[in-house]
Amino acid sequence: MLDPKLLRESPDLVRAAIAKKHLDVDVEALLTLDAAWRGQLQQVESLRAAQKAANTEMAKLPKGSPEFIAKVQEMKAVSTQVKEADVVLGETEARLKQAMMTLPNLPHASVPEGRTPEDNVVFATWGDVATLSPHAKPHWEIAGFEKLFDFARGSKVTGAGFPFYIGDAARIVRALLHFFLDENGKAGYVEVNPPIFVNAASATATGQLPDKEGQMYEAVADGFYAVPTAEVPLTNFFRDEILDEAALPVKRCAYTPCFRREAGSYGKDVRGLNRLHQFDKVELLKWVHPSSSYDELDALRGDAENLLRKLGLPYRVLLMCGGDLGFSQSKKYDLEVWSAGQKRWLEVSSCSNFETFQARRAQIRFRNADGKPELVHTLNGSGLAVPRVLAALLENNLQPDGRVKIPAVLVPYFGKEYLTFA
RNA sequence: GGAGAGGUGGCUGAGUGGUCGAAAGCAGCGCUUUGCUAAAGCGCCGUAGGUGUAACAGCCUACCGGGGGUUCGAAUCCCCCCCUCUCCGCCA
Repeated sequence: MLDPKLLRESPDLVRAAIAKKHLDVDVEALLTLDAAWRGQLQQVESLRAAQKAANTEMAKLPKGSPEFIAKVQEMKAVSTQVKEADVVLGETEARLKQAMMTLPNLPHASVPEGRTPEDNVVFATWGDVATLSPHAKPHWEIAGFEKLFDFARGSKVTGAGFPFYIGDAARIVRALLHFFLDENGKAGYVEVNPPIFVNAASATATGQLPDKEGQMYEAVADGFYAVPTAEVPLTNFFRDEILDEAALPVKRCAYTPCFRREAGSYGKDVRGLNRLHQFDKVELLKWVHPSSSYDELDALRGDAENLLRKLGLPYRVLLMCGGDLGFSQSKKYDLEVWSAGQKRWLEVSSCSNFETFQARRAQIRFRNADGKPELVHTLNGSGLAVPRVLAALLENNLQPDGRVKIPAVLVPYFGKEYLTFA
């Protein structure tokens, strides 16, 4: 959510942001609605002031006196008026709030212009794609794949997109998670093991609600949502709190399974490990001082990149253009790993600065030098998502004999040098 | 899941249907006293929205777990929900 004052005082900034993100929002209607709301608010408040004044007066009068009774009669009318005006105000306020929610976050000046994914800027690349295994094939075509990654039984037991990982597959998942958490810990992120169900208030603060409820699995009886990412419980940890300025930046990471309904996905995107309804991911999160949030974003991206480098997986960094930026982000980098078998880039991390957009919804603040509460900037990024990293690992490191060579850094976690499908 | 007791400012903790945004204490900040520290005295000290200002100030309104209701008027009375604690039940 944007600062209402920003809309009021600099509507042109908001218009420019909407244009850069190639969205369509009626700013004029919003300004009109805002003006109406303020008018109604003042009306209600002046009626309330009258009530309060009368109240003070009546407290001094003898209870049953004629003056008292007269005053009660008089204030009955005001009471009715307040209630009526308050209903109108409440309706306007609800409409205004809903309309405000349609305003996207302002993109940062460094975000490139552009409309589609083709307009994203390749910011950096690492590793040599050409020298990878000539034996590479899509991971789902590797002999024995279906024994270790049992999609059929996953479908029987739960449904499509909920595979079983068996033997070496389960071990490599665990090794990757363990490796990610250890490395992130070394980089200064405190490990957290959060709830994997959240309530509606939390899902609203991070932007899953309203409108995106269809993307989450819901435990209806309890009003809980299965987390689509650890970002949700992690960010909400400090919801409605005021942090110490000296404590910033706060850096945390968490592993959770992530649950996504992914309605509407199809084709090659969903083959094998490319897109699942349940997958494992380690998320990085930072709460930072507004003055340093872009430096912190670069550092966060660097932390995620470092994981891919240590695994020896070639990747590129995309700087997302205005049109491909998320609604709530000011700036975003995607990390895409090269998948030698599919011959395509797979997104394994998305590192974003939300500035105050999430913090305003979640009311996460710090006390500044003047002693006044001020919104923090929140950043997050994957560090990393397991299935696609694993897909690239299986494909890029496939040996002529059908085994997969495990990167040296993972061997201590995995326990042996090759993953076998036999 | 059942029974009971609670939820008030950063913390502890008073609070009668009206003069309560809320006593008191602690913590914090400022000043005074003091050789320093400690101590004492005095003052300040919640958040949000609106209005206002060059910016402060000021003014108005809301907020006593959340949401409804009763009333001229609700922290206080009624209803629903959430959370915490104790006991019982169940259980990794």
